[in-house]
Amino acid sequence: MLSKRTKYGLKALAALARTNSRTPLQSSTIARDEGISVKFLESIMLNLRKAGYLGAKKGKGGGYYLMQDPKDIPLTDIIRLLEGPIALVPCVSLNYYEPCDDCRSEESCSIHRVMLKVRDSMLDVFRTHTVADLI
Amino acid sequence: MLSKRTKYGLKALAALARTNSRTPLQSSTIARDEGISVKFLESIMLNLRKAGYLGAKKGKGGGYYLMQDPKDIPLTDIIRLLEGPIALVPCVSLNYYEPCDDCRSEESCSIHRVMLKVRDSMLDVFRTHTVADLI
DNA sequence: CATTTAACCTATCGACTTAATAGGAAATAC
DNA sequence: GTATTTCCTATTAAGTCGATAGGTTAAATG
Repeated sequence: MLSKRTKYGLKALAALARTNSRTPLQSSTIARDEGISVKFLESIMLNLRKAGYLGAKKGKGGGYYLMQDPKDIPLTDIIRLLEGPIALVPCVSLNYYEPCDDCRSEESCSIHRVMLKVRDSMLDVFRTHTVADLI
Repeated sequence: MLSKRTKYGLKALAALARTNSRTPLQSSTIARDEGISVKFLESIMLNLRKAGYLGAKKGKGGGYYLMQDPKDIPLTDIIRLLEGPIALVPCVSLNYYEPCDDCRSEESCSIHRVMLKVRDSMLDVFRTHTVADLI
């Protein structure tokens, strides 16, 4: 299950991608439109901005705007940023690899191979879809 | 990420599938071999037995054994039993459907369509692989 | 029949995570 | 200089998860 953090982040990006106007969108209006806690969304937006996906403008008429074309933001990037590993087991994660503490070796682990396949099939979807596909 | 409950359950099933002998396997030996807490594994085995995947025999020489051919146990079944929904969002789950509390409608939800694709691609792997593939 | 073995059952606990909340500081527009 | 909006830190309530404890029940064995 995806965390609400990730879910909200994706929805916020989609909202920003939908408004192709130049004026920034405020986190409070996004929160209202999407049914998200304002403060919680704020922290997510901050996260996305620090990672370079969003720009921000303070004060009246301020808000957030996309720094890149939605087509150029694959979902893998956002999910890895907000959610963490995509893999179902740490030992098959590309970006968050960790050895499993219960396995003596990965070759002897019975679920390793299948989990690799699952990871690849999930990656296939997340890599080939971008924020633009959320519109 | 898969819960340890599911992970351990799959590994235990794999261990049972590997021993094609008629003598049952005890949860304590599986726990030792796989590096799992004995008591925790016990509760998982009980779960698998009640669902009909395992048979159990008490007393000396007792233990657990598979009730079906490993080839006939798709991983979807085990994961749904031990983990719950496979989908990343409740509103695209086949067996554990729930409407998302933040979405006003599923058509208007920006991530709905992509999450459907992810679910299908995960299901594709889990449905076409069985416990026999874990050996 | 007594003893051992291993499954079965219930309850509880500590650690961790998550989503949300609170309260303000810093910057910008007017 | 006032209103607005982002930015930052801290805290908390609730929930989950893995593990542990302490037994009861059923079966095999001598």
